[in-house]
Amino acid sequence: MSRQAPTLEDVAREAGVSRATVSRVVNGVRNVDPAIQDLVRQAIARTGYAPNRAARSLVTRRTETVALVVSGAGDASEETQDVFTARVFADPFFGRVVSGVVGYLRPRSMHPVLMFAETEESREQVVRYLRQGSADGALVVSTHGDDPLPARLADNGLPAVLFARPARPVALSYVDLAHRDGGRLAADRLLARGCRRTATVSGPLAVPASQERLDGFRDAMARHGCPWVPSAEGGFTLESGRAAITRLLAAHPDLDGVFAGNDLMAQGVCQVLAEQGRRVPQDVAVVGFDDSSAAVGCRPPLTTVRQPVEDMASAMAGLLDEHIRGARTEPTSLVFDPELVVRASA
Amino acid sequence: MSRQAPTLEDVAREAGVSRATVSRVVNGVRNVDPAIQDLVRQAIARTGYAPNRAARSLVTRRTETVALVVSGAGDASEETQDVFTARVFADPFFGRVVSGVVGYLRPRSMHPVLMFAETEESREQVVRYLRQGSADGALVVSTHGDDPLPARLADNGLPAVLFARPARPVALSYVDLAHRDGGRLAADRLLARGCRRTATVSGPLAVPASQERLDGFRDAMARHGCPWVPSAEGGFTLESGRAAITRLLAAHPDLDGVFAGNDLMAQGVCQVLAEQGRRVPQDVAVVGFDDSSAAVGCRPPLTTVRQPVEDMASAMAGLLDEHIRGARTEPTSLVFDPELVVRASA
DNA sequence: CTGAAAGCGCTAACAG
DNA sequence: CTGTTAGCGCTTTCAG
Repeated sequence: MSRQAPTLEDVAREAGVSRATVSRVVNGVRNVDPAIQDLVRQAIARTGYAPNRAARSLVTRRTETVALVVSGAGDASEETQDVFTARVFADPFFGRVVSGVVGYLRPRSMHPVLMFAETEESREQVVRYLRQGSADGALVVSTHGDDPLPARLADNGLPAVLFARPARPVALSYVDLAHRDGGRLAADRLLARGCRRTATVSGPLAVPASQERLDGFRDAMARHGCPWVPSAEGGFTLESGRAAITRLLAAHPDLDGVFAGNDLMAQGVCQVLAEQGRRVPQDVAVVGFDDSSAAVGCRPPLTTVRQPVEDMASAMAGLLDEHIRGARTEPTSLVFDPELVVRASA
Repeated sequence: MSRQAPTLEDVAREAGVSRATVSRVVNGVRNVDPAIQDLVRQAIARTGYAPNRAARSLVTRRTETVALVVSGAGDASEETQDVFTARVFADPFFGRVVSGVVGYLRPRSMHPVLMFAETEESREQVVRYLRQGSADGALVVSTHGDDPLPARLADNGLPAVLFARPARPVALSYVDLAHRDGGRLAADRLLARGCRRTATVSGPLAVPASQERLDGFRDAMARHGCPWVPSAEGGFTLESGRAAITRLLAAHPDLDGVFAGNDLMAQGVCQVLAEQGRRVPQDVAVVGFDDSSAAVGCRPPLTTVRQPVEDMASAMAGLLDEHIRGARTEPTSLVFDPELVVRASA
């Protein structure tokens, strides 16, 4: 199909200058005579030159690539990779992370390599990938609280930034949300509506964020005279939301308000409520969390606690970039504020 | 933080052999004395050696990386990249593609770089990326029929495989579904239920797949005495499904069956139907397309035409791999068969 | 079966 | 401001 790709050498010959000069104009280094710059640019256009990334990386020690890894805590046996991947993308949350990350990376001509790490084997693969210099650093989104990957990355001195604070401290930067405040926002809304017999469908309690949302909710309720809030643990999936509310309803038939740990579970809650003939929000008010596309797709549309995921993801990429460039050396945390978005469900 | 990373040289010295020998054992080339192999392996372990990817790529001219590009036909102005990205991931369909692709790639230690190409600028970026040798080839999933990217890739002689046949012929391999058969499957189901006043909510007609699904459906209906099937065009989103069925219902209040171009739109259809007091499937039966997670999340769960997306995506990656390795030179098409999955909606 | 040597294409001192 | 010169770390003939 194609002749050998042209190299710097070819362009240099074509323009009648040295390789170094061509390299300078390609990399936008000043100190090059405008006339010669033009000459070189023409030669580049004529030859259709494209700089070889591997050669450049070899000397710059940069790939302009970062690993975007979705990481679980699972053993190989727990579930197959297919199931894991499917679950990850079933939650609109992850799409927003990608969107934010790409929003930061792309204008800088950087690119994300998608990796999944839910088994020991795949965690090794991620570490190896980075140690080989295939990517300059890692952005990691954990689905479990006790994900061993962050520590592994830190131990290897690999640049990495986490989405959400890890369950046990690690010397890595992270972005996170003030989850407790989010729980409070949900409680305030339900209280304002007059709900007093509320319950929550929490996310996995092993995930710090789930626990904090729950704590924030309970604190606020307690402060208003509701000392005890029954709760059922879910797994952030629609199905688990359905199961949790079903249990809750059986034990507490007089519920008048539900706070779900994410929108997907809130959607499941709304479904079951409707199936059992309860009107939302008249009979039972429902508040979700995230403000993902599920919140809008749900009937009724969900009142929910918005997590500025795109901004957080973008900031995460920015932090990593700074670590890579050496512009930042100490681990840092960036905590964002949640916001109540009122729709129809509460 | 870290001492300079060890190189082949270091390992060689440590093991008392030459670089070439170390390279051989690292790459699993035989013709190396087992005893020496052991020696080298120990040296590798001791030094913590990890081969430098850039250096290797420079000589092998392979990166073991492929671009996974989601491509639209938009102009820069049409919509922002954020919106595009969000829309892409809002459809569970894309998650399945990723799952299938990763399923093929990972066991082979290959990795996908995620790219979005909905503007001219970003299309250029994709081509440049590949021409620089940053990735060995591209897997492209187009959201529009008249996506200019495939032709651009073919013109540059870059290895690429498409998900779905492009609107206008291009000399690239692709995987696809027998969409017409899928439409027929949906019609057969509706007919078997006794529906005679059916309508369809199609995908964008600029996408060949949408048109074919519609054609297949209409053909089958016509063959059973229903010559005319009203149709409203949607955009594969839940919202567009809602809008389309609303129009349809206004014009044809006596509908008894709906075929939607994908599950997300079918979900919108079910919502509106419920809101208007029509029971699914008793009053109106609904058949979706894809068998994505939306089909299960929908109330009632959707009867739908299953597209084996993971298998297709995996096959797509396989084709690309063959093209890259030179094991396949001619463009090839792989067409998969759809399958009816019966749930509650029809 | 192993070692020596020649690059892969590029950047970055260092001279001029 | 431009050219010369070393490599970056690895694979791969080609000898031995």
